[in-house]
Amino acid sequence: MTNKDLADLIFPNITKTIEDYEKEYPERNLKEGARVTRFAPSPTGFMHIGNMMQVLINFVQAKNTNGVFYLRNEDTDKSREVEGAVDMIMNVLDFYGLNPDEYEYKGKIVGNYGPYIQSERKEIYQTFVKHLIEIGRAYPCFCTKEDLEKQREIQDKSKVRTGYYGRYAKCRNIPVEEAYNRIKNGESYVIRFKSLGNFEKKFPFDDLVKGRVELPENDMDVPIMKSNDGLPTYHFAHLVDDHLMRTTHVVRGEEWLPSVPLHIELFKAFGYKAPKYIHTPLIMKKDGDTVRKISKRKDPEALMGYYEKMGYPKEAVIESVMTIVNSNYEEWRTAHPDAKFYEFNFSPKKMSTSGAFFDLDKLDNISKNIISKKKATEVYDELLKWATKYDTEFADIITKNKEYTIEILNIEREQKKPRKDYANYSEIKEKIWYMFDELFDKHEKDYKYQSITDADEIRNLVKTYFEEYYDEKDDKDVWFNKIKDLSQRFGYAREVKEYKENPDNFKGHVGDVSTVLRVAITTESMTPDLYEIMRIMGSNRLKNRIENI
RNA sequence: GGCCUGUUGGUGAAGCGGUUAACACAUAUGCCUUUCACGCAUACAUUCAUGGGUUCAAAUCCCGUACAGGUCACCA
Repeated sequence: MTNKDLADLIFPNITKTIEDYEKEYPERNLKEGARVTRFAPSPTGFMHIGNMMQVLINFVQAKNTNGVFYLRNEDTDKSREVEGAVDMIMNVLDFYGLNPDEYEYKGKIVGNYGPYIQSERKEIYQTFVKHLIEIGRAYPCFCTKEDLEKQREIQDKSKVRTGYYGRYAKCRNIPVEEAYNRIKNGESYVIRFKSLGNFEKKFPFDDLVKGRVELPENDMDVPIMKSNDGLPTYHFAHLVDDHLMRTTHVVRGEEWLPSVPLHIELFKAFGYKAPKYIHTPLIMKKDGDTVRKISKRKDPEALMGYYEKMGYPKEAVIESVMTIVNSNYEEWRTAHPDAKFYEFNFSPKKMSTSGAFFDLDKLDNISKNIISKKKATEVYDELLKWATKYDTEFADIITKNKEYTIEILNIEREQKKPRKDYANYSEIKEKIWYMFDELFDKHEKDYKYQSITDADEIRNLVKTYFEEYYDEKDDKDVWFNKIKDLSQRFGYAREVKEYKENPDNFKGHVGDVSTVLRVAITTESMTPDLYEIMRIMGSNRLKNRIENI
């Protein structure tokens, strides 16, 4: 009885060999230096900001080098799978324009290295497992969960390292014959990798971010194939897929760093070259005084859906994450304001080695700049798109008043230094609500008068202004001169300077008077240019606004 | 507990043996200005978690300590 007999018993239907797959998925025909990267999420929940960072790193590297960026669905743990998770991932990638070159979705396979869904690759994995059994590097293990737990307790008590290794790897030395018979008798088993490593020895390797890292060699006989469904564990799928799909650079979270020795040992067992590893720091969150890993449950901003709901433009989110990805990104961006983000030359060396906080203030700033540079029509389109999904009432209003809305959005926009007051689409409504009758009429009014608060004075100023001065056709200079005239007539200084020189001679200055008009019209004390607001509103709307002053 | 990784201002960080410890965001103040925003200017770490060592010289190299995070599953 040989290992081969055992392998045939376990996998009677596997007839292909690893060489067959080697031929089926040949070395990619790419030019020197091209990187093959992948985003390989498990469909167990929402996409979060850390995933986004990894996608960006993968995407940028592939674009930089004319390589390939593919998507692989790591669904080997069927029990943790979440309904709709894949759709969500696809939607996010699509929303941000980070579409993979190769993927599999809704039955459609794009690319020659698929299937790209792990559960559809069972035969491939099993071929590789079978090979390992044949060469004596893998074996069936009949230990039950209880056996393992008991052993762990014993190890704990005697203060030795826990785990399935060395003399604790009980099933490692079961004679082939015995294993054969136990399987025939229907005993349940997993397949374990037979490690040749020595924990006492150092295992140095290079991570592209951390540099040289020295860990102990792996000596654990980890499970590579599960008993219940014959699917591989992560470690084994990583080996098979990233080899066969010819991945050159693996980007993954720092939590994988300790398993690199195992992974490299796995690659060596087949004589394959391991990919380069880029272990990214975890994104952290400050919570009161403590720092912790960002949590999908507690931190809404951890989930990508948050940014969409808030209406941040996609470019803003990408820019923000890129500043975390590489410390020299901002500098590069200043030098190349119009370049596409993926033209940036990513360098793992320039990646922070410690966990970063995602800074929402910075996002706002970046976003304000980006929105301020857009054309009013583009802002309108994106605003409408956002509102259609998240604020249908507002969507209706701006649809009915399309030209009017665009005019509003265009206030102080087409100038060398445009206004920057919108950080996202969700806050536009609360900044321009007073422009729309539909919103103004039912809005609770809180007139925020500043220095002039006397009701009679206010009534007088407003009434006089609209009865004797206001003319829709005035240009800005005439318009402002009239406000100055009005100020003077009521005992306010025409110029602020004039007032500051002799405050006692005046009741106030022209700024106070225009504030009265501003508040009377909008209720707000802080608005964009008042002349523009009045011009766009037109006399009818203005009359409506000041009716009940 | 073992092993690993990290720690520079409120935040993201540059610096990797000799710098006034960059830059960006945030904050504050001033200027500009009919308000706000924009813009401009100024301020903001006597010090790089901490203790020791090496050196003429350390944020930068070495050792210890503290703190934080990761990992030690038939989960990825």
